[in-house]
Amino acid sequence: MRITKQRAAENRGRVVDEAARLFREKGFDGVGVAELMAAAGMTHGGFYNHFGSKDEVEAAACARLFENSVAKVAAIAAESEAAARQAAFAAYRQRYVSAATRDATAASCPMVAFAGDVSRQSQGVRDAYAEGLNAYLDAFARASGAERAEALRNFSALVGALTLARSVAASDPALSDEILAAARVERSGDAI
Amino acid sequence: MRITKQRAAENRGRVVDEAARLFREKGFDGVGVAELMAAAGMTHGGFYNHFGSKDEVEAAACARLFENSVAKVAAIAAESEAAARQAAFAAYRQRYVSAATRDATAASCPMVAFAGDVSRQSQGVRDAYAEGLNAYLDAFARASGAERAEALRNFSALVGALTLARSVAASDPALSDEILAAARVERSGDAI
DNA sequence: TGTACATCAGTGAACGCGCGTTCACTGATGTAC
DNA sequence: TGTACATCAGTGAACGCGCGTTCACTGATGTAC
Repeated sequence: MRITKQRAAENRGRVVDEAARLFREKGFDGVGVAELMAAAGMTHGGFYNHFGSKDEVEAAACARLFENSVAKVAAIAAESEAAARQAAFAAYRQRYVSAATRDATAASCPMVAFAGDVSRQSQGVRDAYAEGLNAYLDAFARASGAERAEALRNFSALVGALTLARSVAASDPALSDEILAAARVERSGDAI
Repeated sequence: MRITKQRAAENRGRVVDEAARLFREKGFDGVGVAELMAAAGMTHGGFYNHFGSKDEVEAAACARLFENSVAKVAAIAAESEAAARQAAFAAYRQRYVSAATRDATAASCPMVAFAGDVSRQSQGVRDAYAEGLNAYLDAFARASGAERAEALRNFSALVGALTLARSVAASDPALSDEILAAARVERSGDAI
């Protein structure tokens, strides 16, 4: 049962969307092709009409997520009034290391969700990640208004805190909260 | 062919050692029971004489690695002379975010190596990780000489920098180096 | 515009493979006498 | 101390399962006339 080209394109888009959601939640190896296709409302056989391999959808999902994250931070950087930009960046930073962000693994940013796994994935995924991170860090530095090295330090601190907080969230919620609370404090060296 | 109890205990220890090395390098799901036993010089069938499941050896490897990491930092904290302790801690910190540490994945610390995967593993692994991280952070705070919140911020920054640097090491070595270099700078707020 | 046919997105069974785990077996060790 | 037997660490074949991938098939769409 052939379908319209437009419908087929929509189906492909839905697979990438679901992949982006599921990979963040369960990791690349934690989601199979069949589960991916079922989440998009199809059966697994048609997967290879859209992608050459599972690696390809991983890279596509990674790229799409970075686009979203970059757009969000770029919007802050594009704010013309310095005071408004600083406030928006501070709010972004606070939200990044909040309990809500920690617990929403299916909606989290690719920088943290994939950082640990990406070096063991195919080159296509690694390249998509590196390109995305590069674009994100550029936008983050502009949004923060700080020197690049300071921005890298600042972002690394956020990533480390969120990663550690997630790693112990189930077994030691108090420690997890403590790590996030410490990361929310803005240090004297911060320029935001 | 039964062997002596001492030899059997040695064999078990060797499996945990190899597990600790291989899991750090390839991740929990990247190393099979057969590969583990082969690395320890045995065949896979005997694995269940020592462990009830693969989860058990994961937890054991995680616990052992944390013991090592905690001991290393505790030794710095135990230094009686303040100047010597500060110098030792600064050196530890610099080494932590060095290119050599980034590239030595098989010898890296459990805090970073397992942080991304641990929340998807069994409860035994998660508990071993949380307990280990708790002990490590206590020792790290004492070694740093800073307030606990400041120590958590400091350590989160190191973890984030090393995690990000590893994630792009293959595809974008320049960005990877830049992230580490930024993390090596000691900020005005640091108390070490 | 209508007709005839080729295309191809989606289906579902099947494939090969590697994994964690089980099991019958071996034979040196540990133990009871 | 010596002998007989039970124990059990290690072996390697086998199991069941889920995975990524392939393939013959379906039938509505797209296209050529």
